[in-house]
Amino acid sequence: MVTIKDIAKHAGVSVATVSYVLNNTRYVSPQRRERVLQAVEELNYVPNAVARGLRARNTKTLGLVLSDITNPFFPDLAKGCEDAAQAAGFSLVMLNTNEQRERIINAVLQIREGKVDGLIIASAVKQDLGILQELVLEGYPIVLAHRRIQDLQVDSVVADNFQGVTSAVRYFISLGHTRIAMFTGVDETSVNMERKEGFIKAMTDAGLPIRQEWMCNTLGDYQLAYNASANLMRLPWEERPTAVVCMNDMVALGVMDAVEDRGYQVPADMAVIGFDDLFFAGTQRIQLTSVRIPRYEIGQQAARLIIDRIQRTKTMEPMEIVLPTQLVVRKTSGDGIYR
Amino acid sequence: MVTIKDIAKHAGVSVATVSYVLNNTRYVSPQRRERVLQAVEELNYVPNAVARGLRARNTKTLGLVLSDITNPFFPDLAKGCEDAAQAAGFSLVMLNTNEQRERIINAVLQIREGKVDGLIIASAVKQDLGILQELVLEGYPIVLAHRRIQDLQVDSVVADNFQGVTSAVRYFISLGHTRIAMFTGVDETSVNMERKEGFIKAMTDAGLPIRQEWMCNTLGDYQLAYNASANLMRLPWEERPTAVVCMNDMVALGVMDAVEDRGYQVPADMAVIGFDDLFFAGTQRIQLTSVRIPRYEIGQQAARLIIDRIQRTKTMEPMEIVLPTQLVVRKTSGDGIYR
DNA sequence: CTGAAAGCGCTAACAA
DNA sequence: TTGTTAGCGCTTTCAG
Repeated sequence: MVTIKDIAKHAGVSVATVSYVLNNTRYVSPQRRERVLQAVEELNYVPNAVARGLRARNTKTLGLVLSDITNPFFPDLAKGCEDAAQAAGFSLVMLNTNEQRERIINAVLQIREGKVDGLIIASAVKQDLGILQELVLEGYPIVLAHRRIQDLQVDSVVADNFQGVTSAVRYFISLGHTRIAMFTGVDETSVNMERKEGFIKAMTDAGLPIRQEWMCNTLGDYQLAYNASANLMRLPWEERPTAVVCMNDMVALGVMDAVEDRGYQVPADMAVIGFDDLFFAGTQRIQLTSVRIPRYEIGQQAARLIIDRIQRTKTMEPMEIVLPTQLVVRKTSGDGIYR
Repeated sequence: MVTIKDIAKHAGVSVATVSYVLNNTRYVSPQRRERVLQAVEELNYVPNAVARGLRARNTKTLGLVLSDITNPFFPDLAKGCEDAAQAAGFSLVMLNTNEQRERIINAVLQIREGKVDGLIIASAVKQDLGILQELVLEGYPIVLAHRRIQDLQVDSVVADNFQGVTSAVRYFISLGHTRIAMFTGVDETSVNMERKEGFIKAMTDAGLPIRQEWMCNTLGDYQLAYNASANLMRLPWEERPTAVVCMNDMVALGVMDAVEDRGYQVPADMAVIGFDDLFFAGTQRIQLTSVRIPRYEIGQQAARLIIDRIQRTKTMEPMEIVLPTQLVVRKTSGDGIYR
């Protein structure tokens, strides 16, 4: 391994000078500068980031904590983070928690060990409050992405879930629906809460009843949604909703498959709106109406925010960025009520 | 920040002793050990990984270089890497190249800077040969995952693409097809080459002709596949293939959509087999027959291999791990020829 | 304008 | 059985 010493020797200058030309951090005479640059070139020298990091007490690395990169929601968010990080000269380490407590503890350890300068947390659940609170109090840079936590004073970047679900409900209502169901997701997340509450609010505002048996908890899972939907379709028509707002596109797909497997039609017998607008929602044979979440932007802004926070010396108030959602209308929401 | 010195002082021992108990690297009397542990507890001490890394000349971090985490092929592979890395106490940094030269150069820089101990490269194309060759010669640990590069003497973990495409072609033949097309992908990759060559071999072995106009290059893209497929469907029946092997499931979806948009049926008018077996392939309304690639295992084995290589002192011959594929038969491949 | 040297936090060789 | 200390590669203060 070639070090700064080798360069100094080879160029006939001190290590200080080498460092100064490399970092452009004080004047060095053209001749010496040239000699240094040439030595760097000849010996193919690259400064060691670890040594640098030890001095500078940073690593130019961010940690992205998510539950599961395999969940199609996250890759876009991760990419947003990575692009923003890269643009600022930061690397991004990926930390899947698989929703396991042990894994989130390990993630948090990374910042204490100094392996990362900040943490972007996209998997926050209520239970993490304590562990994160501690981190925040100790002054570690943290930002919550996508999911936030009540009572945690910290930067966050989230989608406007309230607006998103409201637009879905209103759209159904504009089509003439009055019996609208909601298939909810993982209970402990802010995302689920906000969408659920938004649903209830929108329904109530429109003077429409909330039927408990139409509020199905699917944990965001295709199969559970399939089952719940199949159950719903067994009810007589008057007992069934005519439309359903789904926690995500997987759930929506589960509903659609169950409806059609029981011989009914989407949207005629059951209109469906999903959430997230994943790739497949736009394909010819799915054509799922869905509330688009700006996943990439969430990741990007979160990374920018935390980098800003890391580089800024004085502290500032935690800020909350809320990004707009958009209802993307396709076929599964239908043109109106059919009977 | 609390350092080893603080612990030493607080426990009334030397820093060496602290280090020794923390790493269990030489005998320390029970009393002193206890005092140290207690100090660690009280001051909430966590050893600094950067300082450690500087000494040890490693970072316990792996770099995963891929073209685009947003491509649904990669998240599983990434997760396999992460799980294996985590199990061995390594972190994983994600490096999206977006197929840009500048980005791969940056990725390679990471290892030279000492930010990562090894690189798992899942985005290798022919053009990278030079840059990677150099790295290998300098002795940096590298493993190729999914895609390999000809003439590069280095560990690799890939799927048996040859076997995969052969099973697809044979299956079509067993169903009575003789006019079989192939929709290929990105030219520069080993994956594409192997599947293409495998296709040609399997067809030739069966005495079936290869029609150049049925070998469509789609770059693995849904839309391009859609267009190419639409063109094919404009031909009179005798000029059309009755079945098509697709480079990946996106391409297969594009074909299916185009076929049906032109008023034809899958599999009756066109039987389809995809590659990768992504999530949506298994859903009710897609039911795509597809060649499953063990994505998670590829990532997992690649990470294990490189960790092994990093930790082993003496060098060993580069090894190549080839994992089996599996044809998952669903609806789109049909039961046989229909007219 | 340039260099010597301290020191970032840790490990481990050497000494006692 | 334990402590002292050099040194990992780099930046930056201090002195010249």
